[in-house]
Amino acid sequence: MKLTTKGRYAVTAMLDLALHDTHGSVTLADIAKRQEISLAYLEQLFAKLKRGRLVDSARGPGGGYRLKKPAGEITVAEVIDAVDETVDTTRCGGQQNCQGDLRCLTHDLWTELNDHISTFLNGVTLGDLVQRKNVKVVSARQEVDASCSFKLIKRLDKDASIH
Amino acid sequence: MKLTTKGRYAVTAMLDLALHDTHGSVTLADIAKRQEISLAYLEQLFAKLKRGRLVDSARGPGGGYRLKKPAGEITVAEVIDAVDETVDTTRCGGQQNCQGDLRCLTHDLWTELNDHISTFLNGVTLGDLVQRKNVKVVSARQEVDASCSFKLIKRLDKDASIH
DNA sequence: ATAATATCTTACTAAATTAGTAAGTTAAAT
DNA sequence: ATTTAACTTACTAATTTAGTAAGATATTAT
Repeated sequence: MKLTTKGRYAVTAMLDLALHDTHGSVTLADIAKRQEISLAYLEQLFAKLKRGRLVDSARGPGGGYRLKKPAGEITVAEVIDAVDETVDTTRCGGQQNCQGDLRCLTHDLWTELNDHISTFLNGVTLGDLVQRKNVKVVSARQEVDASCSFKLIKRLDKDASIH
Repeated sequence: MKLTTKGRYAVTAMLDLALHDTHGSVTLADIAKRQEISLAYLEQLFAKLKRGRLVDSARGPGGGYRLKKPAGEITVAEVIDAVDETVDTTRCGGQQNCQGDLRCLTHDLWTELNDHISTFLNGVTLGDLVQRKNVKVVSARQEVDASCSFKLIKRLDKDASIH
């Protein structure tokens, strides 16, 4: 199994999109700033998300990305899948050729684990996440950070305490 | 998260041990043959399993490894943990510093996923696995493969069908 | 004693993957 | 015409993986 930054960034960026596309298209530059993810890296991820038919895009000024479906109809599993992260814990990818051309001793155990993980990730939509209190709290903090340059404030704070 | 060959091999080897240590110590050479895992690699894994107090060892002829506890008291989670595979899907390792020094937008989602995976892996013991029919079937096949050199038989079979 | 067995330990390595960077091209709006 | 922002491809440093290699140490059998 692998669930790395790629998949986590994809879900985080899509959730940011779900939180903000109510007012129109959202640019990757904005998502990059709020979520502190490299813009160039996001571009690569959104190329895959578009291929996976999870987002629509518009070029030029005023352009950006929007969700292709309602947030309540996009599952976390779909997003991870779209960026090629297989949340598969078997060695053989379910092919049953983990020992030579046959099943290894623990094949079924990993298959069961896969089922559990899939059930969970398929059961959570971006719409669900948007409703959560802790998501709202973090999102509100990010708005402030991104618009007022919280880091600058922190630096000024620090300077003030020195002088 | 990472669950790779290291963790899978560890669980597979421990299950092999659970299946065979009823007759005394089991050598890594035997496990290596049955499970088709590199002996030198197994030695490294068992060094960690011993440090994790999951196995006992005896050197010299007639020596080998045995489970330190009854199979029913060793969970799959413990085994994976012993070989340093953290089945953790957060970026911060639960530290809540995934965005600067604060939580990222999806922190709680990954924490929940962790809980699901942990619950599953903590709920399955080597004793449970030994009882399973599919494990018994694969184990029986491996006995034949290892003792009679099934590959040789297959090759003879193939030759026979050619001539 | 000595030979064989099997654990134990450390150091090294080829290949793959990750998490990007870099440098541009294309399309749309002002 | 200029700016904006998506799109595309190629490259890369660092890390991790899945081992290999080479020996040291302890135990048993002859």
